Amino acid sequence: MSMKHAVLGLLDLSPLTGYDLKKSFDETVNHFWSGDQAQIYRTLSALVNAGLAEVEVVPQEGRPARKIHHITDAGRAELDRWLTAPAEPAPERSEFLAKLFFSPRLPDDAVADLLSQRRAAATTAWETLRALEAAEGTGTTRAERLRLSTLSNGLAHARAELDWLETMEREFA
Amino acid sequence: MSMKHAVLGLLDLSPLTGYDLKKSFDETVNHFWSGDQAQIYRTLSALVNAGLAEVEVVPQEGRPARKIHHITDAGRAELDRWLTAPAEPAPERSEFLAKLFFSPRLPDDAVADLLSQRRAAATTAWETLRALEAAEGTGTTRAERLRLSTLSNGLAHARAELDWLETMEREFA
DNA sequence: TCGGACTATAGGACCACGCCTATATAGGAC
DNA sequence: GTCCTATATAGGCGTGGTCCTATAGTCCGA
Repeated sequence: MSMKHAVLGLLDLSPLTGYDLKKSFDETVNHFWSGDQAQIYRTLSALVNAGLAEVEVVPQEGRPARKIHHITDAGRAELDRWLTAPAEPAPERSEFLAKLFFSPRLPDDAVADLLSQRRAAATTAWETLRALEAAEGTGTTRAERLRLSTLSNGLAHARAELDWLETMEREFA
Repeated sequence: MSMKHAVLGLLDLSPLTGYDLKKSFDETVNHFWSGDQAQIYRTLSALVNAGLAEVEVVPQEGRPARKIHHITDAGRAELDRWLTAPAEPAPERSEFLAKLFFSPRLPDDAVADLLSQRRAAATTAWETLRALEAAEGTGTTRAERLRLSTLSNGLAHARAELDWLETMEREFA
């Protein structure tokens, strides 16, 4: 699991509460990582437990205190260890390809449906990434350009999927 | 979860034991689905429990009896239901993109390492799929061609990844 | 002859993760 | 006036999935 590391990475950019983190996940890194709110809070307390983060409690009126989490030196060390560690092999899993593999037992028009559904999903994904890219601009610093490249990666794959779908629809539709 | 459905799909192609299924997962559908041995056996007994599969016990000498699992009519119905159901949204998760996003805190050569590691992995993936495709041939029936298209999908994405990496290495290496 | 791979099953423990719920207040929409 | 959203936390429950272990015989190569 690298949920822990995703949180550490975000805490390294700036100190955050669990609530802030959930927003960061949804708004900033949603195109390649996501996290349930409950799991984010659990990960945070695990990080504090392990000495990788520290809590600063800021009381508020009328609502629970903000628990601002700061990354520690140990946390930064662990983050760097992860960043430079060789990628652990992640098994591929695609529900769509599984359906496609077993689709021969379906009538032809059902296969066509499967493909057109996939096309709709891929198109939406492409447009979402496009909009994000347009909102972010080109990026001036090296850091910004590296972060933006996660978007261009997603776009490249969405493009590849759409192209592949076109040849598929020509052959099977 | 569609582990259940992946197993049903394979059982629909031919009756199998848990052991056979594990081999099918590793050899046939590994490029888009994988399964732990323990989980396969648990899934099988769940399917039998739910009436979606039936067991035929074939005793053997010197080793445990083969428990050959046959898909039932109810199983085929469930398989069809899944195949035609709209795709449930699967959140994207990429450890590599996460690392890339947080890589700005690393020295430049470490970022280059990250990219070249990824290049190696993508190249291997591409070659593996290529070899599989070469071993399978072009496919004569519609069913064969549909199954083979899961390979061409993988190849398209591997190609896209390699192309993207090339522009990345030109910009950041 | 000894160790390892193959055939075949299955239980136990643990973990990551997702859904649902609870609590408490403020402010805006309808 | 009521309902929804935002702010902020956290526990509980269930499940899908991985790893490790146990059993037990055969067959093959070093």
